[in-house]
Amino acid sequence: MPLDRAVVLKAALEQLDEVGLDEFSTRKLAAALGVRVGALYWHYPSKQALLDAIAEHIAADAAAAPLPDGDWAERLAAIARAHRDAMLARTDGARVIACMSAPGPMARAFFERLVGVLREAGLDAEAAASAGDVLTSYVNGFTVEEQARGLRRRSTAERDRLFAFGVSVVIAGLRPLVED
Amino acid sequence: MPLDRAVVLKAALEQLDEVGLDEFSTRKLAAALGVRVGALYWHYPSKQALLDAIAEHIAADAAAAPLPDGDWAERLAAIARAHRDAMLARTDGARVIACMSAPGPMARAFFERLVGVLREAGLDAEAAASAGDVLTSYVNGFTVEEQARGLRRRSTAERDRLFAFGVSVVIAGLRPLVED
DNA sequence: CCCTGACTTGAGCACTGTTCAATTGAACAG
DNA sequence: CTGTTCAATTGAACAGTGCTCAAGTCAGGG
Repeated sequence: MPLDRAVVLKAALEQLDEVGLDEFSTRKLAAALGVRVGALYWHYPSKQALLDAIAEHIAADAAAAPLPDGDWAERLAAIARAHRDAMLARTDGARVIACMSAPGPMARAFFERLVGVLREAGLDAEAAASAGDVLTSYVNGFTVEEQARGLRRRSTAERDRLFAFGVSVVIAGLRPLVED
Repeated sequence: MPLDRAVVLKAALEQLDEVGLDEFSTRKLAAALGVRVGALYWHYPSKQALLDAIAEHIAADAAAAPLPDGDWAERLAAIARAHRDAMLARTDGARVIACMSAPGPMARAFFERLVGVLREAGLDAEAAASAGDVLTSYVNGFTVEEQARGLRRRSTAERDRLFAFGVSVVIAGLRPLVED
């Protein structure tokens, strides 16, 4: 039974969860698959391509979370939560997202959904893109920090509260644009 | 003339600027200093310690920028700009900050100054710390993205405008907390 | 039966961070 | 001038890393 991109990706996700980004290596991944390194390079051209595929997988998780009913602010908050949760679900997930070489289709779909909510709220295309960028930048910055260093300093509940606070601040800052 | 921590750090900053974080290696750094690798490990216990020292240097730059006169919002915006500028001033500076193992004295001093502005604006200690975290998370998230991928997508002027917009959104979101 | 082409191996290249016994060289004590 | 001390450096090695590619394997179609 030969390898294919999907089983390599699945094993890569498992290896990332187990050892973290710093210890993630193509050789360990090959060993976990019972195969030599060279075989991986038939399916993915580089380690970075593999990490990009992982980033896409995380983006897909973030984009797959259901959009709740409610006004634009509630929807935005739900998207921000899904974004953070998807990154926190994998070891060093936020850093993988931050270090990906280019956003793939899933990452763009995620962002499009976010922009869609803002456009429905009444923003024009440019304003919605800018506003979406503010929220995603905040979520990425918060979660990279949280995952890299925040594991010990505070409890999960405290981090959740701090994140919810930050999201509410960004949304409050966007409110005047929506209610023009 | 033997090495010391300061000259190693200076050479490390130059090497980072030249080759970027991915190509930054202790051996190249040693070669640039006309020395063997082992000598570096007398002054710094690890490559990560060296990168942490670089992060501290960047934090010091950010903390050294003058605080303008003006209300709390203007001061916060100035701090955010100084934060971004200090990271943009070195190749991959934002990623170095994002990947540092723990904030050092300069990073804490920078954050303390930010918190100080918020406290003077009337927030209590906890609210000021939370608000400061929102702003720094946004700046980090924005700048990591900008430096990793945004160099070609938009002009510098457009990125500056987008950043200024994001800062104004975060500050607008904090305004209700200040004017309680 | 042989050929084609997707897939895998094995070996190897040019690196990486890190360690450490042995060596240098300058400052200081007698 | 010795002798000692000790911070600083070297040289060599260890145990990895990402990546490449000629050679081999093997299932399916002509």
